Amino acid sequence: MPKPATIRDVAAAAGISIAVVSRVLNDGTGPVAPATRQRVLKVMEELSYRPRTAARELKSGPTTTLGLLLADVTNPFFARLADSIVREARSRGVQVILMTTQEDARLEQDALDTLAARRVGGVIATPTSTNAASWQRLIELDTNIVFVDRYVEGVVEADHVSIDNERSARQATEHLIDLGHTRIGFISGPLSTTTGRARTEGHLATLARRGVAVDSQLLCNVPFRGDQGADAVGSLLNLAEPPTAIIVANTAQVAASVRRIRQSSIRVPEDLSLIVFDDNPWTELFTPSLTIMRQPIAMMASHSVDLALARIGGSSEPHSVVIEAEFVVRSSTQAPA
Amino acid sequence: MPKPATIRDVAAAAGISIAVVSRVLNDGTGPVAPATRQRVLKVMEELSYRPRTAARELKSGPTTTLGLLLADVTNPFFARLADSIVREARSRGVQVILMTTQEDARLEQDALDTLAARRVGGVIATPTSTNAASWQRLIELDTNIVFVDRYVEGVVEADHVSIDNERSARQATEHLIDLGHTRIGFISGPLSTTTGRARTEGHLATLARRGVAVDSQLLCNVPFRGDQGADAVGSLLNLAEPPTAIIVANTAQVAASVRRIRQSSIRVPEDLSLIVFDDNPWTELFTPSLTIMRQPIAMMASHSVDLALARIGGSSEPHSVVIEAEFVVRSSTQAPA
DNA sequence: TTGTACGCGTTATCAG
DNA sequence: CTGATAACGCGTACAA
Repeated sequence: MPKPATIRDVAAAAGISIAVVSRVLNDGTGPVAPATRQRVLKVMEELSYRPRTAARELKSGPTTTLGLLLADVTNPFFARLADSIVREARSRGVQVILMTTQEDARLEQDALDTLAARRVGGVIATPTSTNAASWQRLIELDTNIVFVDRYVEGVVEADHVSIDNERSARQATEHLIDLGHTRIGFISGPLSTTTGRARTEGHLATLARRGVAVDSQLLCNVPFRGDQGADAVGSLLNLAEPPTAIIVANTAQVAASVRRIRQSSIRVPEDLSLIVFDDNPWTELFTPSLTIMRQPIAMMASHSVDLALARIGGSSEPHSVVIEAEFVVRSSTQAPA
Repeated sequence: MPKPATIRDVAAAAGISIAVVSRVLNDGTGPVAPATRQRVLKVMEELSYRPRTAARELKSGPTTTLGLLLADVTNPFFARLADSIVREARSRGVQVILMTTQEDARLEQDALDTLAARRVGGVIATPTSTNAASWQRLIELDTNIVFVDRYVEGVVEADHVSIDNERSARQATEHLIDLGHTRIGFISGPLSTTTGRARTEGHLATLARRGVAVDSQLLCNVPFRGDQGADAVGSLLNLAEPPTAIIVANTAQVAASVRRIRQSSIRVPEDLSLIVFDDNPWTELFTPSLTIMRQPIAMMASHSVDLALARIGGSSEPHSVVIEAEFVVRSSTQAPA
């Protein structure tokens, strides 16, 4: 139970000044006699000395630590994003503090305060849409922000990385129209989110361009959390004139939606074609294997980390990176009966 | 670009001393005139002042921050564990720093150093088995350790939370023997891990007790990372006398294993019964729905956080919490043909 | 190489 | 009681 050693303990034990110890710690800072260096290293080992990050940060201001603020690690898309980002950051010697918001604006608030208090160098986030003011404050604290997937309008100085949401929805819709579908159910996230809106717009624009009538009953905006994807599917299937195809453009609701379809007697793809925005092992294992829109996660991660680190110190213009999603046609789509 | 305000800035702007500001910050520390308090709060707001965590920690030693060191967020089991732990911790006002090891001892080393440098109050981890010394050093730094799922033998002062691995394997094996199976393929993690070993032992013990011959060809120990679960399944199916049932007791390899089975012409459960250690939405969506061994994640999370926080400050005896897993019989198991 | 001021919030000690 | 002063914790960096 000897309390942890400090730099002064090390200096004393090695019979030299703390300045030298400090130099051994961050070598390159100044000259140290090889013999001395060895001795210091040995002493540090014996005392199992670890410099405290708190003390370092206190001196050196904004850290190279990154905050990662995700809506939900349970969603495999975010989980894989987290994995990639952590890996990417670590390979550059940067630590990541991960926090989750559960899509809750209050929790996001708290997290932002924490991040601000820690003076992290940057924050990579999938934001809810209601805390613009908090984001601004973070920016004023010299933190640079990278929004991934979604973004908050009005936070102008933030970077942004995402797939081309509008285009991806367009592509999915076109695929179905090409097959001959005209009644297409569309399940997206809330219109208050940029992704929900962009995807819905892409879908509607395509319908219009291809001369397919829009039936607002076929458009479902459901929250990310919860199981409302199932309810949406239920309503679609119970319509007097049900859709012959469904696009689930809300990644978080894919599992619930698919489960609901499976519980019904509807056959995929004979009675119903299905496209989901989700890149997950199980979409391939499902019977039939699902046609999906895949987000290139590793690429998004690497760009995000790039941006978050690039602007630490030298603040430049905000960047926006748009990546193409990959449309993978498998067995869940075919021409309507 | 005015650099972030400090406590002294606030004091100056409010026309008082920093001591008072500090008291307003952590109220209860000392008396402050209500009028003064209001003024201070207002000034803090205007300057968008945030006390720096680094400075606070420097003074107060070991933090209430928890480190969470997981093997792989991409594995849904760990992802959900992370989610639960973060939620649980947050509800007690504790922050969580998440790091991942990718099952790599070197990365784990680094992470442990980082955590040591940050003087986190506790670490919850699913360890690899090779860094006993590093764990010891962390403990000497007054960090308390909670191993979840797996643990490291030889690190005596650490707490431990897990399901009863031996029993869960026994239960799965017994279910199959009861159905009439005698050739059972068993895919587990490396024998160097406590979970891999305990589950294998449970399996073997049950075979012995029920008088079923052991065929070492039916026992596969595969790593957690990678896709070797598929290879293992391949070998099992290609045996001269293939198994009539398979237990995948390696959560990380479930998806790969199932995919491999699906690619073959083998029918489940007619030709092959299947039990997987995995609690995941898709196991229910699969055709047929899979019989699973479910780990009660929320409970494990809550116990872990409890233990990690309980011993902060007052170090007591190490605890070991064993939770019963839940065996869910669905449609992927039946009597052999 | 060494001595030492510095960064910033906390808290014990003191004065009003 | 309210508010002020100063020392402290620990690593960094510059002047000596």
